[in-house]
Parts: sequence; C-alpha cells; structure tokens
Amino acid sequence: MEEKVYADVAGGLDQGRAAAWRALITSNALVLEKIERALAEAELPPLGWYDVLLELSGAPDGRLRMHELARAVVLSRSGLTRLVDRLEGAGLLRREPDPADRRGSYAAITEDGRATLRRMWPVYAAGIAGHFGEHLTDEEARVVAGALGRVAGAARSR
Amino acid sequence: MEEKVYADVAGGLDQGRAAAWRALITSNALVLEKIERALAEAELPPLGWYDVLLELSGAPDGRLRMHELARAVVLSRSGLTRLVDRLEGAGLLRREPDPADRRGSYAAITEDGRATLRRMWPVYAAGIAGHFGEHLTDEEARVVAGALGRVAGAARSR
DNA sequence: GAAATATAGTTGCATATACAACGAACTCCT
DNA sequence: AGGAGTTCGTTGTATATGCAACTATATTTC
Repeated sequence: MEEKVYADVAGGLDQGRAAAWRALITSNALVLEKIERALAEAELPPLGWYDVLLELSGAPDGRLRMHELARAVVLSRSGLTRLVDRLEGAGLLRREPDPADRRGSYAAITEDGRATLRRMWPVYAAGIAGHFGEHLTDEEARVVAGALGRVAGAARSR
Repeated sequence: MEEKVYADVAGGLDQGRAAAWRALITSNALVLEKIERALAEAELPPLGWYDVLLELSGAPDGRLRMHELARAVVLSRSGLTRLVDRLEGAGLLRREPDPADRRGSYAAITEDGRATLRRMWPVYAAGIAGHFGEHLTDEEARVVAGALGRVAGAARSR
C-alpha cells in the first residue's frame, strides 16, 4: 500500500482529498481533450480563443487591459501577448491604446469576435454537457461549483 | 445577462453545471501553476514527470508499455515518447524491449526514479493540501472525488 | 499462408507556452 | 521636481505538445 506510505509523509493531506485532486486533474485533462477535438472537427478555433473572447464580451465596452485579460484566462503575460497576436490576426479582436496609461493597451472584441463566440458555444456546450454535466447530479454540480469556486478564489487572491 | 442567452442556446446544459465546469478548469489551472512553481523553486522536476513515475511505481514490476502509460497520464503517444526520452536521459526510467511484442517497449522505473518520486511527493502534497484540500470540507472532498471520478471514468471508456 | 489491415512507437513539423530581459511609462517619496 | 523602484507589454529563447507520416511488427481475413 504505497498510498498509505505517502499519506504518512504528507502533512495535512488525507487520502480523500488526494483522491479528489487526482480526479480533478484527470477529468479536466480528459474532458478538455475531447472538447478540443470536437472544436477542431467543426473547424472552429481552440478553447483558449473562446476563453479570451468570452472574457472580452462580458467586459465593459467589450475590452480589457492585457494584464487583466492574462489574469482572467490564467496565462502568463507573454503567453497572452502571443495569443492576442493570433486572435488579432484573425480579426476577432483589436488592440487599442489606453489614453490613460501609454504603456498599456486594451484588447477589444470585434463583431467577428462576437460572431465566433456564438458559433463556438454550441459545440463547447455540447461537450461540457455530454462529457461532464451528464455525469453529475444537480446536488453534485452545486457542491463542485461551490467548493472549486472557493479553491479558485483563494488561489487568485494569494 | 448574456449567461442567460447562452444557456438558452445550449441544449442540456444548465447554469449550475456550466458554473461547475468553469470552476473546475480555473481551479485546476491556478493550483497547477502554483504547484509547478513550488517544484521549480525546490529544484525538482515538473509535475508531468511525477505522474509518469507514479504510474510506473504502482505497476507490476514497476513498468508499463508505452501506450498504457500514455493513456494513464493523458498524453498523446508522441508526447509520451518525448517525455520518456527526458526521463530516461535523467536516469529515472529505462526502456526495455517486450519479448512478446517486438514492436513495443516497456518504460521501467529505476531506483533513482523511485527516489525522485519520494523527494517530489512532500512538495506536491504540500501544494495540494495548501491550495486545494485546505478549502474543502471532508464531505465536499468526498463528493468531488466521487463525481469527478465518474466523469473521468466515462471519458476514458468512451 | 498470403494479402490486407491494424497497432506500436518514433520522427518532422507546426504551434503553444513560460521565463528572463528589455524599453517605455508610471508612481511614490522626500 | 526628480530619482528609485514598479509595472506594462513585447521579444528572444528554450521547452513541451499534438498531428500526420513513417517503419516495423502483429492480427485478421479470405
């Protein structure tokens, strides 16, 4: 029973929580893989694009500063620079200078960007429903959202 | 309320499950980021190495065929080839031919590999405990493990 | 048992990502 | 006001990953 051995070594981590963590990362990887494949088959952009467009579409004036966006989609600033390059190249967003801070720029979603978001959502939603939501009771969904929301909130603030 | 709009379009996906999904991918990304950083600071290998070594250490004779390992750690076969290259280069595992199938090879953990696993676990466990387990009640951990375990199981079999 | 098909693992290639370093602009502090 | 230190976004570089194509071997089919 090496699980036991490890559990002894690990201060403050019991087996139940370790199991929850493994289930989390594994289900995340497997479901994302399937959704990415579905998007590719529908000739739609990858999920990272969706995340960016969704954040922008919900922001005031459809735009966010680069560093806000990087934080929102959990990406390094350099990673975001390149991702935004690609989206801008595809015409789904525009960079706009910030008059109040001349170091910075906004990423602003375009009409094409909003249209792409709308085309992606059905495929994404079907993937979430079929590979994830399908397997949860209402109560489990509530608990998962609450608990993992708290985890994410704590990780963000620290 | 664009959430509402999207919810209407999405067949079979309600808002609670959509929220659970977003909490899942966000918490996953944030917690992994912090754990990777902790490992790097301790001059330990990245998490992908841990996953490989853990699977091997729990397998009969400490070894698995390449395709089994790829499936276990949720990586493409080509991705695994390169990952195993790096681990083998570091002496943490060995490739061994399979006498029963001359196309294939085993990846077999070495003593150094087991030692590395033992050195990584305390850092990994502390990360899981501090950034994840900390924020869950016992009951929530149970529900999350059960529900996401089911999600992962379904995604694997299909 | 030979031919057709499928599978195992590796490789070339294209893409994605993080880190460190950079120039430019901002903020604070006295 | 002005210098010290900070923050913003980008870039060079190294690393990681998936897909498609490839070789070698196994399996199936007739």
